[in-house]
Amino acid sequence: MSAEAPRHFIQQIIEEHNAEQAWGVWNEHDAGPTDAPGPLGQAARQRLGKPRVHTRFPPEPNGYLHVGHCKSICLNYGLARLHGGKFNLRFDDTNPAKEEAEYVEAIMRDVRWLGAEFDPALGPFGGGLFFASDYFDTMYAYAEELVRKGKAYVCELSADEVSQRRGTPKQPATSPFRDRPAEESLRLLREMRDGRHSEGAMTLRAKIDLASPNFNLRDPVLYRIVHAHHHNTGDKWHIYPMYDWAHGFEDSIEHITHSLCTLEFENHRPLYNWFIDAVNDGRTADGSGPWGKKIWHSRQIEFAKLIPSYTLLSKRNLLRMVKENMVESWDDPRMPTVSGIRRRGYTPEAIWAFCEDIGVTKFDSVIDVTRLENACRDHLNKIAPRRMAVLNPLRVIIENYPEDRIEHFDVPNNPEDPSAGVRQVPFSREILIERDDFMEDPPKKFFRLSPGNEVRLRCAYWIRCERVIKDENGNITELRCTYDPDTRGGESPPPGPDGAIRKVKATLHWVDAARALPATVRLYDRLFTTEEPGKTTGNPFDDLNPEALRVLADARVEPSLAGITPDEPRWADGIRRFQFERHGYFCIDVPSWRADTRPFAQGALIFNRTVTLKDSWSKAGKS
RNA sequence: UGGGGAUUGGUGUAACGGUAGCACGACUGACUCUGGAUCAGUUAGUCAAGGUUCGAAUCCUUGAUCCCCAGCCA
Repeated sequence: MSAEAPRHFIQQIIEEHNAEQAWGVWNEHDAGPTDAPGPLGQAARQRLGKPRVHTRFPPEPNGYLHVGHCKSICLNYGLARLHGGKFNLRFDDTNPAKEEAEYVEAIMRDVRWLGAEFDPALGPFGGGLFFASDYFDTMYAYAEELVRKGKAYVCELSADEVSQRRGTPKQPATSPFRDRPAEESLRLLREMRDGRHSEGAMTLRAKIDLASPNFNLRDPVLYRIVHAHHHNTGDKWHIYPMYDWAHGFEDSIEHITHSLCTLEFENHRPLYNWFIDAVNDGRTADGSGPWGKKIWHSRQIEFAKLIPSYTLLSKRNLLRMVKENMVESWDDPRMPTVSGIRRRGYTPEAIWAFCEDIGVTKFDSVIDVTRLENACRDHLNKIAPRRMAVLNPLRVIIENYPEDRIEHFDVPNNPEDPSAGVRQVPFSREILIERDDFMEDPPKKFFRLSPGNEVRLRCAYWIRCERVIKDENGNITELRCTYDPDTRGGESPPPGPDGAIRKVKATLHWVDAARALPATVRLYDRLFTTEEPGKTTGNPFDDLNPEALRVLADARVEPSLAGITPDEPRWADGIRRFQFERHGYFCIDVPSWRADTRPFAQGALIFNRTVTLKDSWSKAGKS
């Protein structure tokens, strides 16, 4: 988030808080290692005495992260970084029935890949890695405290009964256990804790307001009985806290200043505050008195989640796509998961630019996915090395070029960045061009190769098509061309005797037929054909795009792709990305399950198309 | 039906009682050894109706539309 980033409403709230030092300032105890060398120490020293801004990203480890989460990560980490504060990664692992350790590793990797380093030993804004389950003891103590304060009770209604007694907007809910004596609730709560009751037998409920128009306040459940193995606490607990009960304390314990969440939690904010206030009721600032010291009270702020067009983001639907083989895996490059878009070739920088571009508001807007694609083109255009690749080859014989001759031409690695230098690309009598770059019977504005027409081969020569060779079925198998030696390197030839200047309107990419490397190229497109999948039929999978993946198994790429060349950027994630000239951006496929990201066997090259170049020719309808 | 939110060009987002701006897209043109990139220009907007005010996207009233909420999910 740059300094000139627009001041969205959360920014404004934070600035107001900072102005009045609502959260105090960082001190020598929590600023970090001020004596550490490098950026870590520097960040800690700069933090000292500044208003506290401490954010967190609190995923539940029950699935993979997707672009929607990126918005939240960028927001939270970006705010911490902008204000020189801290950022925590915290797993909200309060439901062992749905969560798995496997996801913890994947989520950490995804968050780090985005550049939101949470480890204070590795990143200047790292606040730490935390687990809600590490706070279970404290949360439980608070629960007993509420019971003793008469603010919570054990309710023996079944889930169905609670649901039936929920009431209506006008009719209040009921529970016969509401006025149970505190001692009895306390005894039952301890029995619940000790595993002496079966699942569903009873719950601990807060005594708030059975008639509230906000149903969240109709005596919400704090603890339910779950006899399940927890990935972190093992079999220690038989009761697990509900989200509403747990979340505010997680923020409180970590001294989070701004607890950012999505709009659907707006109705939960009164609860969030009620729980903290209930614990603080009777507590004092200095800890004197029977209940001890007041606890930290974070501020919950809600923002609209990301809804990209042509995309499905709900965990349920993503899971279904994997389970029902609509895609190959969680990291299938068609998936909107972080692992999917990473494998697709998107860069963290592009995702950051996108998230900053779309802003932060409380309005549920659908964001055009082309914005994400544009952000990616933008970034890759600046840094991706250019290469030539022929996806769908057509043989060209240059009849007047000597059979035994091979030339090497210098081709710029990146016209956007002259310092990237040039590489040498071999050329000989027999080359391959793109089938789409030739038309026997071209429409008016087709500038590429056609019978009698002349074009430039990128950085090589100008050629003219003399003859078209076909097989018995009339399919074009080969082109016979001639080249002009005066155009060596692709330069314009000298003017004719009459001063006339010859021009070509097109430059084609090409590869040397004998020396090009075979490759498989996977062309990815959006997974759905409609902006809001399922909007018309109700079933999003009716709108699946059958052409979201096209595999070209017979592509040919220039030989420099056989190894890593000096002009390639040092990609932090090890994923090697290129621009195939006139096609788009591609990366060498690296499935996230493969540990070695660098080596690959020659002849087994697989490229994933990240995003196409803009193409005004195809857009013109090829008319 | 009760409660909680929201509504500014095609899309996204600014303005905080004082000239409705920016970005993306689209369209024109220039340039180009990528029909890419770059550069220049054009396009188009305050949900509606009243009211307050010298002046309203902004404040008030009424209405419309959309989203969220009746899990022992988060």
